[in-house]
Amino acid sequence: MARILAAADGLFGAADTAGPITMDDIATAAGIGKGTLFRAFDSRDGLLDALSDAKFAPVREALEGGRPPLGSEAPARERVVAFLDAVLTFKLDNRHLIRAREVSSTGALRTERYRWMQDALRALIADAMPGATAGDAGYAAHVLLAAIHIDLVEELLAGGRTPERIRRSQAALARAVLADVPG
Amino acid sequence: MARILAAADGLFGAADTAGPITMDDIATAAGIGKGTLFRAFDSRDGLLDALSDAKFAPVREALEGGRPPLGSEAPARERVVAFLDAVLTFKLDNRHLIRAREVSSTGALRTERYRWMQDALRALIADAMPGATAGDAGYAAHVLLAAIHIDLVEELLAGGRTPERIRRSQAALARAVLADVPG
DNA sequence: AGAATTTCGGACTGTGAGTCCAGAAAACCG
DNA sequence: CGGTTTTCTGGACTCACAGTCCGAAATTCT
Repeated sequence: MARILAAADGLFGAADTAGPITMDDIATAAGIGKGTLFRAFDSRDGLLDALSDAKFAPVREALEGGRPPLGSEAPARERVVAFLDAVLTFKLDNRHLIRAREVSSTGALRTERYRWMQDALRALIADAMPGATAGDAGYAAHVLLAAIHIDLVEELLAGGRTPERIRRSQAALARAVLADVPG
Repeated sequence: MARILAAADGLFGAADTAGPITMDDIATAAGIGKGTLFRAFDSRDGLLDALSDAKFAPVREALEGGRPPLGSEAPARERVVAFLDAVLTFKLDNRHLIRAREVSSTGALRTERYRWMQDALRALIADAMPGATAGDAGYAAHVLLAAIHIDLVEELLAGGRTPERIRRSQAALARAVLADVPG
């Protein structure tokens, strides 16, 4: 099963010129049949989720493990910025995979991972801004995540912006939104 | 051809419980064959674009026609807010259609309409914030549009927020971002 | 070894976008 | 008007891809 994920990872990693990656492609690359593939992961979404969850794990752990700048010792406001930067970097590093998943059937915002990110971010924001209501913090979390939606990231890249510049803009945006929320 | 659009509009308008709307559905509803449908609009995307452009026309005209609050006589900052509110309202009123289009193949940000909106908004923001660089204004435009992405709007609705509340939150966000851009 | 059970993989099905072409309708000509 | 050419129509067909099924192969049990 790790072999399947590795094969899929290889395909998505090298996905530049290639068209969309099908389940048959992955089965072939992993040297197994389609039936086996679908038994291991119930659906295409299931496979993509498993793969990207594996690659996302470091971010989760950094937040939960508690080492600064993501960990709980850093100032709350900077934790928000650091978290968003970590997620954005993850997306920049895995965009073919992320895009494949977000294009897919069930809306990306109903994903387990989106819920987790939104909730984590909401909590961080609430922490940073004691004056904000729960609804405000939740909304701010949604909006800041929307600002790093894969479609937008790819559009910015296509427009010639460097990843570093995107990260800087995004950090500035986060600080601006945070500055306002408590009002 | 107007008849086809009307039929499609009816389907999307009543699309609540129904599953996805296929091209065959639309052909049947319009009382024509599939070939004719594809000759009139080259592709599914073409049809959806034509339909939603028709419904979006009032917004375009309000901006270009120049009546306040969208028109050029209002203060620039409020024009930004009014424009975003108009687009958001349009999306709220046509979400099944918009969703069908954004789920579709080619990324929604490469759409003619997205380009138009982003450009119009960039210009309005540049107008409102003489201190901002072109890049900053463009980025702010992207971000404010991302905040009214259909997926997010539907998620907020599903979370129990009323359309009015979403519009208020969004207006507040726009003002917050505008307050910051010139820095 | 031989029976029972689990797992494998590729042939098969279902669905929906997009194509094709035989015939209907229309336009043109004498 | 009758015939001929051109244009238009619509439904049968193709194609790609996710997901299912079942006979064969492997594994475990006795």
